[in-house]
Amino acid sequence: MDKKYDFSKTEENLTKFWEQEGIYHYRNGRDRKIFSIDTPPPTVSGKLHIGHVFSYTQAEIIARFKRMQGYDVFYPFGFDDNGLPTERLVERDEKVRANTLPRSEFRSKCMETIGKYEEEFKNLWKRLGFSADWNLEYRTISDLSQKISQKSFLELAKSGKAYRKESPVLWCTECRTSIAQAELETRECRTIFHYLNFRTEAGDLLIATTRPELLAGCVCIFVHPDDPRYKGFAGRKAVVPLYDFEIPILTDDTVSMEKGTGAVMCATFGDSTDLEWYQRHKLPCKKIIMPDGTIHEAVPFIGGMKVKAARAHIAELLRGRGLLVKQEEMNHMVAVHERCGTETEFIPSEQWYIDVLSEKERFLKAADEIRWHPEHFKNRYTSWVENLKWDWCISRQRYFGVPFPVWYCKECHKPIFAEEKQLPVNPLESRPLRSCDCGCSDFIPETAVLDTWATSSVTTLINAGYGEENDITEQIFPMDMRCQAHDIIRTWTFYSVVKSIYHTGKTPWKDIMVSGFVFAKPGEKISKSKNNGAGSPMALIETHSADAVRYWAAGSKLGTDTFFSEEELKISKRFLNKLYNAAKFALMQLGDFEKTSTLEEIQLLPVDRWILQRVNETTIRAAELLNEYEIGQARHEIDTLFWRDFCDYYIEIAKERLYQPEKHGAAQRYSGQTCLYHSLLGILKLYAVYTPYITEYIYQDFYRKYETEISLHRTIWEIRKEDRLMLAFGEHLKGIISEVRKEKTEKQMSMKDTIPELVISCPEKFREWYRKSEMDIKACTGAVKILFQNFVM
RNA sequence: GGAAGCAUAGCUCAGCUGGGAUGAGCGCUCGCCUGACUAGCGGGAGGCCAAGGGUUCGAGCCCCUUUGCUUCCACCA
Repeated sequence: MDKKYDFSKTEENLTKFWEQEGIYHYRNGRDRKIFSIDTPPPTVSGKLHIGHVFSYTQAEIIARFKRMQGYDVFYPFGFDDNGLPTERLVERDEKVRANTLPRSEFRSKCMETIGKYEEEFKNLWKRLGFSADWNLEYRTISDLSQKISQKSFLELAKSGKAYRKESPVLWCTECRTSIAQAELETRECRTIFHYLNFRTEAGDLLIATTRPELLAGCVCIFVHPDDPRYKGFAGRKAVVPLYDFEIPILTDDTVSMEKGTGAVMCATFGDSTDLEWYQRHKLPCKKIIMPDGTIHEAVPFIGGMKVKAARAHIAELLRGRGLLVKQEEMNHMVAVHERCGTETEFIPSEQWYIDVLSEKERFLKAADEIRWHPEHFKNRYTSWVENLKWDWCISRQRYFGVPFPVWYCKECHKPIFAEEKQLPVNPLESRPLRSCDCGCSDFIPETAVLDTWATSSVTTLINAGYGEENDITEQIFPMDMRCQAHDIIRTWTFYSVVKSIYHTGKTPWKDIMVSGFVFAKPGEKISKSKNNGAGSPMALIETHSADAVRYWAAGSKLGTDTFFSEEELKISKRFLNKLYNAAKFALMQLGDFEKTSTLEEIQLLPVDRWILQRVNETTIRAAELLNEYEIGQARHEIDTLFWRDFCDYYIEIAKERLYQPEKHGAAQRYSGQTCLYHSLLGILKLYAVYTPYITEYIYQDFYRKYETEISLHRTIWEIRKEDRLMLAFGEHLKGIISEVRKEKTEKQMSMKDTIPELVISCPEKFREWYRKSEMDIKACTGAVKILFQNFVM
């Protein structure tokens, strides 16, 4: 081993070595039990940041752990590279607008861009030492993914779970597409409350509204049935100011008497409450806002203007005509589109939906069937499902996505679905294989594409090759583990459950591992635009090593958010240095080691047996914790074993025996060598899941010539029979040594100074072991003479 | 407005099903260059475990209340 560890060269070489040797290849469950992992295909919407590294690494550690527990780990990686997020990336990077280019040209720009990003993503994962099998790589835009996604849609359409309807839908006027509830974000903004009088037979009715531009779309006024102020108004007509048409005054229980004036105008559509009232009271619909965010041409005063400009203009008009009683500034929360921050509208249009509302109970029950780690994230899921208001709108009026395998008959407008053998199909480029039932054979292709989640929610089916020739659904379904961060519970988790229940009747996975988020500081998520992500992950790796970054990522409790600062990596580097040096010491002592047969503990000296028992104990404990996905706690256990017991105690005790066989005896030295060999190997195996590079380096440098496996990462964590008494002996012995060290420190002595006499109070049960350890203790403490003072505990 | 999480040493956090806070790392401080490691080793100081109440022989841990922080959801009249 070199004096200093050159991580840069080592990590690069080992990445290649693992790839060449196919160390992490999935073996199709031929000879081992399968452990399958459903990993998020990262959305290709920008660069990866430290938050991704944090979350993905935590899951990757589990993959390595399971592999070293003897599982054949099915661990496919992919990219979610279609849909709106990707389109927005391309529009940003290429400085184009999708709607101004021919569809095919935009699509090819997309393909080009995602290729670049995916290469970068993959390099990062590889550089981090991810033990994925890249033969299983997938993309959601690939033909196979499109085929399975379309098949999923066709199956759902067939069973009636996917349906098309004309209805007001959540709409983003910036992206010019329908969106789903899950894509909403709330944002606080400053608005003006406009107070205006509506003329009625019972006198003026004062109403407060934030959206005066919708006056033309006003369909009625609501008051609470019990509101004493408006008893005389309900049931009468009111005249809309400025536009002078009559609307009814109705009552509804959901009207809040405290908000505004307690009387509220209902327009189509100002907000989700308007939509509720519209549906409950079967109100007429007046189309005011167009899909591009302008006011309908036919609306007087403001036709053709953008919403915000129209609002200001109407306010001016009202003021000018003395119709504005007063204005009040206020803060309120508005629903915006998460991708662009634009305030959303409800726009009547025909869209495809997946029925989720009628099966809420089933989706809630599914949550009970999945083991959540940590458990409380189940709450997020259940509260989301319980509060869902609308079915999942899956059609997007966009370009780069999986097309709907649907045409519509030109005559009767009935949808004609593609046949399975046509898939994947683009209805813009192909025709249905048969004519419509009405006899017509002229078709209009569906131009919308599927919500990107409609495809990524079937990653389990894509990986299983659902319905394909080599379908392994039976083999891997439900998958053992889903890992992800908590920000996509309402989307990826929920939609995956929906699809899995509909297609297989089962939950998609047994366990879900939810990791936390990395914040730059409280309340500030790391984002590319804010440039607060502490440098690119790749730069961090190049400066500090992949092992250091991984060690950091494994340090926190599962599911908890954390803050990142580069300072944290110092702790990692300190550890890596320590491990390297400890190994250097051990291998120096093992230069002439002859490994005979298997480990026969009983012939070893007590101290040697103790540290081997400590390694064993820690292996058992760490496995328990990792089985619960507690990577941070497991690492802590291993750290204590390695740093405290192995380095600070064991090596210090055994050192002289190893250096001076003439004093301690050759057999005693051999005992120490045997122990060093096995305890260090045991420790390397434990750390292999966290810091795969440095551990593999040490394995290759030394162990490979003795062991059968060509890589440390192919070895298994071995468990021996526990010897609790020996563990207790070790603790007792540590206590003695600690006392001596304390004494020397207080007297400002050097640790190697001798002491004339050491008196040990030795419990009867440890007597024999202490006797056999006399030389070790003398060596470690510098005691010239040891007296045992026996007493019964 | 609803829900969840967190509140332990100056800082960042561990503390499993209730049983002595020898808690960890950093920082501070005092010593030691111990034939792997000064990016080290050995000591020390520093905590009425957010506040209050309850259950219990016993509470950092369980229950209730309060406060503060964070996150998620709802909230466009």
